[in-house]
Amino acid sequence: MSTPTPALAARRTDIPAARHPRIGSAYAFTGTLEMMGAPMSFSRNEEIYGESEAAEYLYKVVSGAVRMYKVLTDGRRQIGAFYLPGDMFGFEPEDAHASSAEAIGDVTVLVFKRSAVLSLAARDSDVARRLWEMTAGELDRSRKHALLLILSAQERVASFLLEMAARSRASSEIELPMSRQDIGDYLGLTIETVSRTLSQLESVGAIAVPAARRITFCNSGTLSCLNAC
Amino acid sequence: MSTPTPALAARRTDIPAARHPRIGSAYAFTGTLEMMGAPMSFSRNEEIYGESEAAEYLYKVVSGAVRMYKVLTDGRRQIGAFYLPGDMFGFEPEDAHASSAEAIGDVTVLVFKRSAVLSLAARDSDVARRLWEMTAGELDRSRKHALLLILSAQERVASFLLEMAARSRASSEIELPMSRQDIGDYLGLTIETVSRTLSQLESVGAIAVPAARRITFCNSGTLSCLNAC
DNA sequence: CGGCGGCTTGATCGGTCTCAAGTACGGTGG
DNA sequence: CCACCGTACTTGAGACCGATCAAGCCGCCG
Repeated sequence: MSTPTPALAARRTDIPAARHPRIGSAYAFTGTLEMMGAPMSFSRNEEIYGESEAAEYLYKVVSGAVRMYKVLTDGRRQIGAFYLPGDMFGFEPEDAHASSAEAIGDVTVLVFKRSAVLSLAARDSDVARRLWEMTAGELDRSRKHALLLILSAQERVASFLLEMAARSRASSEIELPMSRQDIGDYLGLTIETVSRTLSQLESVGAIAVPAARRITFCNSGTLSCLNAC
Repeated sequence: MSTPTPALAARRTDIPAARHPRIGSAYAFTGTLEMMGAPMSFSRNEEIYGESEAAEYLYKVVSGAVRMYKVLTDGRRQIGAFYLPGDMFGFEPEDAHASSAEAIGDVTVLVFKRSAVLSLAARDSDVARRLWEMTAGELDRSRKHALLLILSAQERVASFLLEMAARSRASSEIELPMSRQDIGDYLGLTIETVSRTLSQLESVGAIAVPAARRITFCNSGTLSCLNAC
């Protein structure tokens, strides 16, 4: 926990501790954190942090989307999660990141010093509880993700679309921030299979794809039927 | 959080709160918890808790092994984790379990009242921290599990064996508590593929299988080479 | 207009599943 | 101690799904 990530070192804005002299336990976690957060921007495909780097910061997405991933020794990549506006990420049990994170497009995040959050949590049980709940929420999402990976290609893509729709609170149409390659690496499929499956769902009348990254839900029940979870 | 699970209701031993009148923050988490834990036994294939049941307890395995799983609408089962002696399980972000847990063989666990642990955590930041660390550890394992699921059958089985070896601290030979079906449902493979892959690893000289549930590591480097993580 | 990156579509290959027998093992009863 | 039985495991043959290899298409930006 001594050296900041290259990306952060290059663009870290100053986070004066003096600006937050004493944080009472009366503050809710999010409120408190947002006081401490420093805005930071990353451009398309820029690394936010890298695997095995010191985990000095926690992040909250303001705008754009982030992919969290690991690369295997043979070059295969698995995306473990996408983070959208409002999501927090960077939680790690250890002091070092177990994965890497990159900006999918241009991204703005709020950055929080991990040590400050941890020491705050040691004093404020509400903060500690929120920290725990967020980690538990990540655990829940990770387990749902693992469930996806044993399904058929059609089921994986359908579940993915439903998940994205649920997270973007736009019920009838979604705008995907990520490429087919990203989707494939998240679902454990090749881009060809992702593309073919989308075409197939379109031909069945479940969705429409007016633009490559824009999906319209025609018959919302159809997709749900494909969701075996 | 009002009705206990059937299994628990049937066999719950009394957990007198009076035995733990006041728990000072000087105690370490495990020590404190073990004071509160009531031993309980389950027999082979018996349910410990069920999906969507109230999460009233946390558990620590004393002896035997536990499978945590979900069943999809079409009957497929995914095992999310195995818990071995020393492991704790039953953490849930929500008040209801998102999965089911069963005894693989005969099992003894220690049971902790979730509400007691939570209120203790609200007072004792050490306990809160341990709770968070354990959840983060589960998150880590869940992500490793998701990584497994994008590998080839051979890689999955090899990684599984290495994981089990690491957890049982017996380096050269392991005794598997679970069936081939359990292994298959954990790895996202059929029992036939698991069996075939083990035979294949044996014929290559990486392992020996003196009994179906006993695996000997002949050339420990061979398996590690297959581990692409 | 040309070029490039991202996406789609097609043809073939291979790995895993499925279906179907066989075999080994552990437990039980004689 | 042995014979029997049921469960778990292994092994084989064929089908199927998704990967791979290879073009072609679309949209965007210079």
